[in-house]
Amino acid sequence: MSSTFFVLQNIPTLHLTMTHISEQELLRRKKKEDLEALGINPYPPELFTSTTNTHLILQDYPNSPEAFQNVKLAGRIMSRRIMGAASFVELQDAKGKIQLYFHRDTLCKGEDKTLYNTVFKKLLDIGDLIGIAGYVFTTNVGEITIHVKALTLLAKSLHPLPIVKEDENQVYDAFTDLEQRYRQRYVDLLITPATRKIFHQRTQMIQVMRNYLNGHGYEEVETPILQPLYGGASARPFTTHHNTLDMKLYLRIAPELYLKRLIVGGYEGVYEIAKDFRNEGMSRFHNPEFTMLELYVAYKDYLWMMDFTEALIEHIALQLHGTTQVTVDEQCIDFKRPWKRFTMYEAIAHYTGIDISQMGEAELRATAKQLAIDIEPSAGVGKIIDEIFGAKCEPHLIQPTFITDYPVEMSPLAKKHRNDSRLVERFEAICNGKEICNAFSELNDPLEQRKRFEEQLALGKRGDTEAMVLDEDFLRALSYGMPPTAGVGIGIDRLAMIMTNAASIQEVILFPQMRAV
RNA sequence: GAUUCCGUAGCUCAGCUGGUAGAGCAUCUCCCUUUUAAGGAGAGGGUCCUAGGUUCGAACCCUAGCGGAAUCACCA
Repeated sequence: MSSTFFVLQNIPTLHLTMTHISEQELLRRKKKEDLEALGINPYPPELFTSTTNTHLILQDYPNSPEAFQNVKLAGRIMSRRIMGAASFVELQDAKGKIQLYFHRDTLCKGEDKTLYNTVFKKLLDIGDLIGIAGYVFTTNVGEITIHVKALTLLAKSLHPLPIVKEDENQVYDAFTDLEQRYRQRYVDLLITPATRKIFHQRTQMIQVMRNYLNGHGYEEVETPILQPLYGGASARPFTTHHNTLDMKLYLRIAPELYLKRLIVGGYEGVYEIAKDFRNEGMSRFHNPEFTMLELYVAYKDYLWMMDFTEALIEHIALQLHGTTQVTVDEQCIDFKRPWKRFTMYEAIAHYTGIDISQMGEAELRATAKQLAIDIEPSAGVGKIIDEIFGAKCEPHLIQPTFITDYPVEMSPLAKKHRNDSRLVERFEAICNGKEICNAFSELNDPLEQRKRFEEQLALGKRGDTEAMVLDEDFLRALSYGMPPTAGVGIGIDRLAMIMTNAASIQEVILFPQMRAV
């Protein structure tokens, strides 16, 4: 006994405890047994083939009723109204809901009314999955309904489902507890149409993106998530361990360095829709794992990439919404090209009235103080400029705007600006006050890259936990020669938030990270 | 990590100044042949997040913890 406990304690489980079983659950278990006693398998193995779906019926029945005289459909019971020998049920499938009409003598042709009186009325519940066959008609009050002639139980539900009701104007008893919605997303998806819509739109957004990139001849690849060295971003990684190799591994923080290796290897356009992992704070804009599109195109520069990104995102908005205008937090955001473009210096001058372009570190520090921005003593020129921008400019940038030409210290993987060696050829797109993408003319000088890595190592030695590490193999790849290349990273979750008007990143991630309970 | 707010039935929520735990929907029973968020009538259902404390008495006040949300910090 005690050894059993010992073993169990070492197995990570979300719920080891035998949770309290409610009266309603006990009743459903009893109903399941009663069904079995009647010879009905509550979890039958056979397939069930539908001939149509709820959406097609509602859409096409009015024009061609003859096509719907013999339909088969599977779905979940979402509500029941039983009135003696006649009953109405709402059936939900992946495409929507439709009303079913059951009548005792239609369902049970002979003398034996067990299927209706016992199975349907007593032993089925809201939440059960059923298959039906019947014909479509319109009720006296004008609702398109299926008159059910045959009924099969496909799976018994043992846990009561929250009941959400709605009319044209209102939703009643909506399932609103955010914790429950995220932890039990399966319930949320079943009963909250807005949730289904968000995730369908997210899927659609990624499909549109992929089609657009494929249409340009760019190739989708997969690069390692488990990496012996992490790189491509400034962030703290997750670590793990491989038993056979007895080796420390990192979960990637970005696919960047591997995708550039592929450019060296001869790919001229390559992208990955990558899950990245960063061991940092969580908030309504940050989940520990998130999705990033990274795209690299050979023989291009950041100015070309700006045009491409603008066109891609405009295209996404058009495909999702039929217009370039998207409503976010009551505001209308218009992705129609061309977007505004500011250099970082111009943006700061515009929003603070101060021209910092010629300032040295001491003067920048004084300016930050004057603007009431806290700057850490360890911060260098680049960091101070970034802080000023973040505090004074970013929140004002609601309409999509490109910010270009960042300080070199902030961008160890970007090529120096063709006209100003203090800057790099980099842009970010800011939308609704948040960064949605980040792009450079990629640094392809292997010796310069080594120097930048060494500067990062020095930062790391000084205690910067997000400083990059030196990747010798990446430098070796660069030294074979990488064509001039433009690269961009687009935060898929952030973009999905904007495209679906979601208030938090948790709303656009099916299973956001939560604390263990 | 800091601050503020929240945690009551399957779901949505009331619960006043500390005095027997409440409603609607869902569930159950009975009635009922086309209903429209909910057909009618009746009934059952609670670890008031957890553990302490104060008090004659705690869902309510205090302390600690757990979980969540918002704002801030870090970051994308």
